[in-house]
Amino acid sequence: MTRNPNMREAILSAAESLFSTRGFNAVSIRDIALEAGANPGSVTYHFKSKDGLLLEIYKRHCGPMNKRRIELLVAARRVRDVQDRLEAIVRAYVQPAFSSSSDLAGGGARFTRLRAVMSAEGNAVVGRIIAEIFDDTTNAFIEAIEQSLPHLPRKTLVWRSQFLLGALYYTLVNPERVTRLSRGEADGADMAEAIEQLVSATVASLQAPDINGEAAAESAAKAGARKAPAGSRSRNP
Amino acid sequence: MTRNPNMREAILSAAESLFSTRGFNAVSIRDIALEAGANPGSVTYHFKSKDGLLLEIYKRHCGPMNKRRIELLVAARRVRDVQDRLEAIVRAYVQPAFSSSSDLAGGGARFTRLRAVMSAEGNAVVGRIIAEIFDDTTNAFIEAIEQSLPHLPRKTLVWRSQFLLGALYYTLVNPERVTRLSRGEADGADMAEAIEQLVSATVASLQAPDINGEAAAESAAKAGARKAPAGSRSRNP
DNA sequence: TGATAATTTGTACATCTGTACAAAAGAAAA
DNA sequence: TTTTCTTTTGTACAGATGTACAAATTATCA
Repeated sequence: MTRNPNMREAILSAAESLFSTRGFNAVSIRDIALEAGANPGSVTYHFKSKDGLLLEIYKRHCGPMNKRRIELLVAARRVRDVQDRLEAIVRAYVQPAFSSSSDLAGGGARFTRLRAVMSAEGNAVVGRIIAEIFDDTTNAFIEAIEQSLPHLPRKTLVWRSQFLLGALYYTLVNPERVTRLSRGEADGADMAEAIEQLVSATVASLQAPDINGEAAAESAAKAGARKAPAGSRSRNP
Repeated sequence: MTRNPNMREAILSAAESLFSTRGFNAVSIRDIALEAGANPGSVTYHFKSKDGLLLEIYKRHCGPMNKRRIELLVAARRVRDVQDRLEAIVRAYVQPAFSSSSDLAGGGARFTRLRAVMSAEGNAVVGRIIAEIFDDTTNAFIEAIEQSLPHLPRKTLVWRSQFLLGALYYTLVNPERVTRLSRGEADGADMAEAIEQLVSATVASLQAPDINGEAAAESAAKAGARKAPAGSRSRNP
């Protein structure tokens, strides 16, 4: 008897859940099968190997998530006000990572956490995918930000996009820390608030003056360090 | 014959290196022994178990790193200018994570990357340590920032400290991404630049207005969303 | 020197791992 | 029904894993 009408989905879901919380190597095929209520042999039947299973998870999510991101980005670029536009661009990048709008309900955050864990583990199977698929999307966002902040060198925007992705990842990996450090004032697992906090913080960081140059003339008289002169921040010129 | 005068150190160093790049479960005791030029049995002799080895790595680094952080924080709090002080505080948090000033040469970044990987894998052995040792230091920093930015609720500062740590972690975990996306313009492994970029971006994000309230009155007339009204950012009141 | 302690080595073992594969069970179509 | 295809199950296996432990080796010190 076929207990579960769609065992393939159950296995995928179980694997996604376990990989995203424990990592790839810490989870065995038997663990996945147990969680999915399947037989271990059934896993290799559907996905051939453990690597194949991981690959299938990526295939499942990458497309919809980045498609949604680009949709939102296109809309964001049409916003008139520079400030509003920048915020819309960042939101277009962040939002689909927390909750994919595709049919996979609530899978967005789980998949992003999975990406974070795989990235930390230096997973070889996944490394290729990241560079090939995600870099295109990220480049589109960097270009859009570049147009809204033309006075900043691309190099600096890349650094700041790195910080954004890191913040995004860690928020999903370790939400308890927010709850703990805020002594219950904030809920680290509240994704709506996470998005708002992340967007506002990122928009501000994107608008910071470049570390060398740009706002330097403003406070030239001031004695200070060589790089990143202290106290030179006030507003974009 | 004792080939290596301090085999214990060699094992610790090898384990640190392997764990920080591949994760905990992907590295076997035999891998570590091979890397250290030791016998597998020697590892359990010195550290009793694989968990014990990981624990010993943390004991080795946590103290010096957080001690250095607090030293720098104390100095930073004495800075007069608010802007300069905030920057000094953030730098005091970031700098020791990249290069510990202790006798362990260059071990700071490697250990921080290790922490990032363990955090992503949800390592149980380490979870306890993080909360007990690192939260104290982090709280000291949040308090210091709170004093420099008294108009912001603690809750918001906790979120932004979360983003800072995430950015820090990811920069060490995946520096190649910066190099790749910047098309060689930037070197993601250049830690001096990573620190400067991270500090300047973080100082700006800390100074952003709170997502609900604070700067709301300024643009009250503006039609907009409920939370985080778009276009409300201009300057701290 | 010789005796005692500290370390390193080699081996062994029970367990878990990914995967293969034949047999069984079920579903679909004739 | 019978036939054919798809899926699930159970078992097996070769290899890796953490760890224990006795023997061999080296260092320390009387």
